[in-house]
Amino acid sequence: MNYWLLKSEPSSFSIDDLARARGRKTAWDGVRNYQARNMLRDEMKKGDRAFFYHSSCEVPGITGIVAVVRAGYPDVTAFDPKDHHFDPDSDPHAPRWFMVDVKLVRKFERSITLDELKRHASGKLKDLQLLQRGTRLSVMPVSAQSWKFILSLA
DNA sequence: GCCAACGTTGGC
DNA sequence: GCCAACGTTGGC
Repeated sequence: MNYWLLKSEPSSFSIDDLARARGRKTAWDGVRNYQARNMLRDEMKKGDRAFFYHSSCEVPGITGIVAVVRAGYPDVTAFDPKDHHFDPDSDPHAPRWFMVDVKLVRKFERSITLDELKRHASGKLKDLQLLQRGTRLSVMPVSAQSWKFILSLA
């Protein structure tokens, strides 16, 4: 089993939105970055776990855990001209963008803030991409060690 | 293939 | 709202 971190802006989709969703599940759509796409398409497997991270908000941080319940499949929002993430160059016969389905496993009592994570940037969380310079990916792998340590902060 | 211009991300 | 860092686009 592999571990991941998924970013979402709570103003567009928060962990509470996920908690309210039918079956506490959602399709993780709208990712339009090739590196992230590759992970969604090729590497994320059913049963993998991911931290749910709130970005671009008052207090950025990890707010809970989700499970991958369906591995990568074509992101249909790319084919919908009315969708915000529409991509006219994505061919339905050779889809360019992919998504996975995730299900809420646990919402933390309090969010583990970016501030708090940063305090371990040169220690236990040395390998956490989130803390590395210039990392803007909305999907990133998390090592088993970092996963375990972050859980101990929750 | 280079690179300038532009767009996006995301913390602050 | 600012800006650093990065990705993408398109002319050449």
